[in-house]
Amino acid sequence: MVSRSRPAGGTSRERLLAAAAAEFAARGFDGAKVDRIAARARINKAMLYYHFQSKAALYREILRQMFGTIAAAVTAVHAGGGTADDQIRRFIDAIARAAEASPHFPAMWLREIAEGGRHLDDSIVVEMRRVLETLGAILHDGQRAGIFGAVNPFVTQIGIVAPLMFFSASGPIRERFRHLIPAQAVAPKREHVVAHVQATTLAALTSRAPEAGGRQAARRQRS
Amino acid sequence: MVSRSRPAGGTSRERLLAAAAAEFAARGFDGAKVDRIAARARINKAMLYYHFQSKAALYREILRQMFGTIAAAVTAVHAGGGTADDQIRRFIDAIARAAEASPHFPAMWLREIAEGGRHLDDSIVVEMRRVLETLGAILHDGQRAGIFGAVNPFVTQIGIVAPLMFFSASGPIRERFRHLIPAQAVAPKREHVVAHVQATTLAALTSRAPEAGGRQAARRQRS
DNA sequence: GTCTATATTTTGATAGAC
DNA sequence: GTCTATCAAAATATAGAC
Repeated sequence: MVSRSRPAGGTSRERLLAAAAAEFAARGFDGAKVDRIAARARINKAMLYYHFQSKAALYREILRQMFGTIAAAVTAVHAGGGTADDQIRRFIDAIARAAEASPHFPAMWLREIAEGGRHLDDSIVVEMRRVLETLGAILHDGQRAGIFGAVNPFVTQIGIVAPLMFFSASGPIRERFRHLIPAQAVAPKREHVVAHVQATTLAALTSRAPEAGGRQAARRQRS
Repeated sequence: MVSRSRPAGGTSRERLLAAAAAEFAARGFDGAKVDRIAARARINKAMLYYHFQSKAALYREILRQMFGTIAAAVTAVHAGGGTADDQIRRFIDAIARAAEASPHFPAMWLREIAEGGRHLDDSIVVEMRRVLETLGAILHDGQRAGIFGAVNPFVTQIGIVAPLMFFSASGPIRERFRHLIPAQAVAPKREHVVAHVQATTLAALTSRAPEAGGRQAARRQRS
């Protein structure tokens, strides 16, 4: 709670949160060890239990912050106005930027999905839901404007978020096995991936739009 | 090695592999406990170490089998011939079916990405590469036929695999928090997701094809 | 807020009989 | 192939001084 910030990483609490995020992302909840978190944060292990009730409470606080940040970012996109297709581009960009700004977020998200949400609580899931609700609002705008067709917002969101998280989280594994995989797969440009997600998403949305339905449907059928 | 199969789950080794896959998928490598695996498999813990050198070796064997199966499936798609766009549809379908046939695969894959491949070895990554190589071959066919544009195969693969794995692995978390999330997000139809991935992928591929470039590029630019 | 020392449990793995 | 018994290390968490 002290406001004065220190040169090498802020207050002990801030260093603790940063160290724990890195450890949880790289090792998972069970793989993360409180001793290692404390060492990374350059604090005593007992300090961890001074700031948080348990390893699990620390974990939840980190995820809550991460999802809160991403929900705020996409909400700002929608509040910013503009055409629906432009909002989709910025929605996608915002998520990609959030993944870059807090680089441990993608791995933690992937893990929590695999984990079945065992370490989540309602307050975290509510933040996740805000992201989906925002996308739903953008899609609704686009449908009213006649440029988007009817789609399932959740399926659309998976098509956006999954590739971005996969790409961001897979950096280490691609680096580790770079000797075995083709060069173009080792390190594609971030903007390239974002552009691909934007293009595929908008193609799906506009191909089902009333005015575009005929042409696109015909192309899709063609063998 | 005995060939006679038992009513409730085959040989002890087969039950062990099945139980371990479930445990690893749900809990991760560190979260999975050998005692729990043995109990699920209805074998003694010492039997685990009779069949495998270590927990890590057991884990690797499971992933090797899973990636081997999926690589074989997509290879068969390509060997089966047909037009390039049809092969893309079947490639996507094959991966979705593999995720259904071995339901622990998606969660394990997500986790291993987040893990940075710490528990993988070269033989497993080689199987992963076969999947990418097959997609690359299909894309190449499509480009020669003039129906696909030039794309990065790895980026294309992420756009396919990530949504399918996300969707498959996220069943438990969606179920767990169904009281908090919109109904359409709880359980979308599998075919719906597959169709979405097929549509988005083919849209991206054909929109960059020489013959389609003009129209599509114009639509993408339009604000 | 920060530290040392330690209690308590859990875990991966093995020895060795059958 | 299968089991019992057990070890040695590691891990979460706390007590209590400063």
